[in-house]
Amino acid sequence: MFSLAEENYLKAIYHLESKHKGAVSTNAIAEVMDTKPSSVTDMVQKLADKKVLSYVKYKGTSLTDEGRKTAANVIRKHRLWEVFLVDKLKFHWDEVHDIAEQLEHVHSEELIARLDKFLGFPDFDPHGDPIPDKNGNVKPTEKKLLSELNKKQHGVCVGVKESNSDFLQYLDKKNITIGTKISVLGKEFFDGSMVIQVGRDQFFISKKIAENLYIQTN
Amino acid sequence: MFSLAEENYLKAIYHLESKHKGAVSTNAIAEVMDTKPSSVTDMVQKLADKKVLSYVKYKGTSLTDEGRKTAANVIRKHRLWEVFLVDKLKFHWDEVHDIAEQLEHVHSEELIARLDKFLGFPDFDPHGDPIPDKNGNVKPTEKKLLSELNKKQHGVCVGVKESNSDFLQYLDKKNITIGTKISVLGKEFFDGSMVIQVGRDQFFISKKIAENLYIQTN
DNA sequence: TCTTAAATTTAGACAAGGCTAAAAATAAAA
DNA sequence: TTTTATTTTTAGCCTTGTCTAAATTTAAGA
Repeated sequence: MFSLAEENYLKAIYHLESKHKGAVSTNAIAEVMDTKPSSVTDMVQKLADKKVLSYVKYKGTSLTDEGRKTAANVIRKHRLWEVFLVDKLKFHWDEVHDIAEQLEHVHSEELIARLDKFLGFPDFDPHGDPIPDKNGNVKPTEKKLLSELNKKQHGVCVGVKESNSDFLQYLDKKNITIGTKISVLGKEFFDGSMVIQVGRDQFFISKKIAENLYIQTN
Repeated sequence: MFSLAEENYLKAIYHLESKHKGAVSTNAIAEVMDTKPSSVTDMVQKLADKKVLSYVKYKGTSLTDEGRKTAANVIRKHRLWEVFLVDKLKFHWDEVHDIAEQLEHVHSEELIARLDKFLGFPDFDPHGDPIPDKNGNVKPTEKKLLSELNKKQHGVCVGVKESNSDFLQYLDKKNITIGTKISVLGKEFFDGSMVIQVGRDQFFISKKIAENLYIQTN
């Protein structure tokens, strides 16, 4: 069993590894954890003792298989709770992070299994990020930006890239939410604008909007 | 904002106050918290500094209005989460305590307000205990044991007294759950057994069972 | 009332996590 | 290849919450 602090470190290192490949530096961890490098060194040494990461002085750290699995499980919980908050409690996509940050540390396998079922075994969280399975595996995702689609292609909205209140309200107005099917009817190459179909409605969207919506093509 | 440990102490003292009236002793707190009296002394002094309880050396402690409100709020969260776990995730009544014990410490007013609404503003948790409102007020409860009812009386099942697996399975078989209406058709005084009506079914129950079911009469 | 027992508090210590300041190692620049 | 700058680690200290052992207060019994 890992403490709240340990879980947060593992999660942070997991995310850093997926961005810049290679060993993760102490300073990088300190930055995302909003803490001091000296504190990171202490914790990283402790986690190395626990075999969830390998650590070479002055060289950085990388997760072991067990560490990666543990981290993925915390992320799984975080994202499932986010789905709950948005789908069931009707929070907006951009309001749920801090609450999920707390909920992700509740320990109960059974709870997460039942929550997963209750939510209909979702594959993506409200930001379009994939939800790892119980073993920590992440389905290779087909997620792309709407702006990457071409005429006649279609997919399902799985999230937003950067969410702000105005944008979310726009989506509400247009009846676009997680799971909404979107088809590209036309695309202008000189400005990247599109005409799309959502439900029975067809309308124009700017490149800026198309670049902010994640679509799963399948 | 109170720490996890502080919230647990407040909750424990709240429960102790409601049982034995008068100041709560250090040893009593240590017992229910499964900790040492010396640790209790430390914490109680800290909480007194924070004005959530009044403390007189060697004499015991009692919650201030603010402390009582804070405690009631933690209990409110605990019980709402229990309703969620049973009603939505289909846990059994006796499996939810430990999980709710963790969930109750998630900090977000908005979360609890929405959860409350999602659950349909329940008045009782799955054990039949009343759920305090946002201000910490507990409706004077009409809860009694089924065994206290007499012929021709009726009420709604709001919980169980002592739950064990066998008993919960029995209730399942008889289709008795939270919210089930139960009417007393007959009662034998020499052994306390009853004939009751549940839905369209009428059947016999022993005194032992009647003494283990909480009923809200109204 | 005097003495013993029980309850409570104080003193000192420890583990988890974090911080600051100083030392050491690595990387970059001249 | 030195010198300088950056990164990382070490050492020592702090807070929270807990514990043990010893001291103190209150309660109970003779």
